[in-house]
Amino acid sequence: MRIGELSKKASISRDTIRLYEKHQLIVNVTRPNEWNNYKDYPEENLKRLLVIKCLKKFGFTLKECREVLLEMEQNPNKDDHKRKVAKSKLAEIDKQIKDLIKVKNTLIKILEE
Amino acid sequence: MRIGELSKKASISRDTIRLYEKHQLIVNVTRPNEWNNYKDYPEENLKRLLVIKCLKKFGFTLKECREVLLEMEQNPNKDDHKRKVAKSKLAEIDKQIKDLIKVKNTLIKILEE
DNA sequence: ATAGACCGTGGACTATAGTCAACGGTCAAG
DNA sequence: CTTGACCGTTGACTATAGTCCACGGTCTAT
Repeated sequence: MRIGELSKKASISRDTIRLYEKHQLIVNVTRPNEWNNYKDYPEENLKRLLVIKCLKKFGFTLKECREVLLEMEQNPNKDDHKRKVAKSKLAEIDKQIKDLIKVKNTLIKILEE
Repeated sequence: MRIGELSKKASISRDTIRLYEKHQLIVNVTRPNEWNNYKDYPEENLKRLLVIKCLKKFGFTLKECREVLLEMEQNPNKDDHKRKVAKSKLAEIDKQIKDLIKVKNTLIKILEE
């Protein structure tokens, strides 16, 4: 898939995708043709972009997004250590959810005052 | 309370507090003494800083934080319109929680693969 | 073959958030 | 009255994230 298609499907600008690529959030990019230097972005990058979009809503930096994506890549191989890392990230997300619920409850209390 | 005390209590640097003040996230600051120009930061600002710290974890910008704080200020007066605004913010937070739960579930699935 | 849509690269530019250093003033302990 | 810990202001500086533009090359339909 070329960048234009990827951009449309993910609703993320070409420039931003290229920025992400620069920061290694987009991977396995090739230039399959000898006669031009157009890049090919494998399908997996669409999934990656959607994950990034989701994570960014919660203030994840690009660096943090890259780490999460790296864990996602590495996890399927069942390496125990890596699984632990992913689990601790999960615990973090759980904590974030709990904190957010606290914010929510604070807002509710204020509304009920 | 002076900025040093506020800084220690909130664990936020003086510089950052002054930045927040500039952006009107810190309010009702006075200079109670004629003989110096030291500022006094009322107690309420400590609460504000803790709210800001919490909101920032979820990627709220300073502008968004200011809006939430404004709603918190305005809400106790039971104005229906303002209550609606606060409620829509609540809905937003609810959505964020749901999205975060999705991220969590995605991570869990990956872990289970 | 040419117009319009696409592509890659590089650099400039913006906004946001925060830090840092320098300056001079204030305060309290000794 | 001096020293060290504060205080306020200003402006420079950094990092992050994203946008925009100009350049020249490529592709496709006409």
